[in-house]
Parts: sequence; C-alpha cells; structure tokens
Amino acid sequence: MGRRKIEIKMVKDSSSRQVTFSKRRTGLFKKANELATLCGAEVAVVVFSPGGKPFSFGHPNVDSVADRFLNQDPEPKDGNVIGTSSAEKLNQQLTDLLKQSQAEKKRGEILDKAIKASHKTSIDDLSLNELEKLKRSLENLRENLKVQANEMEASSSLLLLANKPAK
Amino acid sequence: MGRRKIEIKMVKDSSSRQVTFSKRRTGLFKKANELATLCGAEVAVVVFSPGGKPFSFGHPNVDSVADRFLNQDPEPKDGNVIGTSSAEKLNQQLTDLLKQSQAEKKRGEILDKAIKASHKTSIDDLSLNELEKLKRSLENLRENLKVQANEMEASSSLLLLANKPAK
DNA sequence: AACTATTTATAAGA
DNA sequence: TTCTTATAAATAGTT
Repeated sequence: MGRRKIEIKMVKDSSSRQVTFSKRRTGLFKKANELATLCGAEVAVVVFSPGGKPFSFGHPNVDSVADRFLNQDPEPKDGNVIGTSSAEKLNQQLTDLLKQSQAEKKRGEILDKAIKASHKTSIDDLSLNELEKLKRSLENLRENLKVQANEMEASSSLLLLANKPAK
Repeated sequence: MGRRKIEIKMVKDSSSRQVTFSKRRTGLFKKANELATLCGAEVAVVVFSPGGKPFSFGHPNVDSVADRFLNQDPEPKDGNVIGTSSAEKLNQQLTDLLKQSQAEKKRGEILDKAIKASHKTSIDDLSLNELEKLKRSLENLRENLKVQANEMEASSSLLLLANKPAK
C-alpha cells in the first residue's frame, strides 16, 4: 500500500521491520477502533512486537473482551465443566476439514492433466487455463484452512480454559 | 474509504451495520495476519459482533498470545475429568495444521513459476519438473490432512466421551 | 456477491 | 523519527 507493492512475508532487514511494525500496529489499532465504533462491537487486540514488547487495544477494554471470550460457551453442567456443545462443534469442524481434503483431491487431478499436457509440445490454452484455476483453488484452500484452524483453535481454547479454575 | 467519506460513529441502520461489520472484520483480520507475517509478531484479535457472536484471529493462535499477555502459566490441573493432555494434544495438532497451511503456500509459489513459464513459448524441463514436484506435494498434503483430521477426531471423541457420565 | 468511485493506509523517500 | 507523497489496498454505496 505504498510506493511499491510488497510481498506479505517476513521483512528481512531488522530496522525496516521495526518501522513496518510501528506503522502497521498503529493502522491495526485504528481499524479495530473504527470497527468497534461503527458497529458497536467489542474488540480486543493484543500484539507482541518482534522484540517481545506487548501492545494492546480494547473496546471497551481488553480484559472485559477477553473474559467474555474465554468464559462463553462452556455449558454450566454440574459435575463437569465442559458442555458437549463445544466438543460437538469441534467434531463438525473436523468433518468439514475432511471435506476440504476431498476437494483438494480433485485439484490434484487437474494438475495431472496439466502435467500430461506439458509432456506434449507446448502447453495449450486449456491446460494454462486449468493451471490458473488450480492456482486460485490453492489460494482458496490456504485461506479456508487458516480460517478453519482459527475457528477450531478458538473452540479448543474454550475447552482448555474450561478446565482451569475459574479466575 | 469508499464512494463517500463516512463519520466514525455508530451506523444506525441495523442491516447496514451488519454488512459493515462483516466487511471490516475481514479487513481487520487480514491486517492482523499481515502484521504477524511481515514482522514475525504475535497477534491476537477477538471481536464480538453486534449480535454477540464471537470471532477471533490469532498468530500463532489466540490462547498462547492471550496467556502470554495475561502472564498466566498454563498450570496443570487435575481432579477433573479431562486430563489436559488430550486438550493440549488437540492444540498441538491445530498448530501443526497451521504449519501445513504455511507449507502449502510455498507450493502455490511453485505453481506461480510454472504459470509464468507457460506464458512463454513452451513449458521447459525445469517447470515440468516443478509441476511434478508440486503434484507430489499435493498428494502429501492430502495424506497429511487426512491423518491429522483422523487423529484429531479421535482426540475430540475422547473429549466427548469424557464428558458423559462414566457409566 | 460483485462492482467501482473514493477514501485510507502505507512503502519509500526526505 | 517524523513528514511527505506516490501508489496499493480497503471499503461505502450501488446493483
């Protein structure tokens, strides 16, 4: 978003990285504030700099949002802290994950075609087109995996937290 | 940032507010991801929609960042149905899953090269070689995903069982 | 869900 | 570091 387009990967130069961190942390907090204000949402953001310094933003504040997040969902079942709802949700997500894997298999087949095509003289429009579709599919898969993993992580956080003594 | 400048204050229309929330939440998570990737920073974001639904993003994951921020030790606690080991194992698997996703990203870059190569005259040995490597990577990914999902399913089944009256 | 006209964020540079 | 500025990215209103 500036003079040049940059790839989203670790900035090598430590000094530049620090500058990028400062600028983008400011931007992230600003966005978080706008989201909270515009939508009446509760938002908490915690960031550790590469040097290990903590920074945070919260609306209305970090702790209340964190508490709400960590204490939600666990069903108040006597004798046990964890409600099945959390675990069942996890199971559903695992099922979805398997579906992702299945879908990915089809993409592998597309690749097969492309490889066969390339064994001939030159790659034709069809296989090129397929390669490009495959590329988009992969980008999608990556995005989906990340989202899924994040959601599952949140669920398992709840499970973990539910096993800790209430604060 | 769009057709018109808007004031940063509560969007009155509930329907528009929901749309704004969705768009901006996506944007916020993307920014958080970029900050983490570019700077090697740890980042956690938790958001509650106006409707009270929780959303989260974390790198490497929400609870490790939260724990670190709250300066809490994941104290081992027993006397409780579920050994933390099961839950922690789940967490580890989720982390591995994220790594898978990362690895997949590199494969996408290989594809990029192949596509660029094919834009030229004909696909050469190098890019063909790369395509074949990519194919093997994909087969691997599929296999790993399947194994991971199966293992995780087993863990979460244990969690489910552990929550039912032990007969 | 898509599409653009604009606004905003920000990468380089000073 | 702070400010400037050219450009990339996000997104408000629209369809």
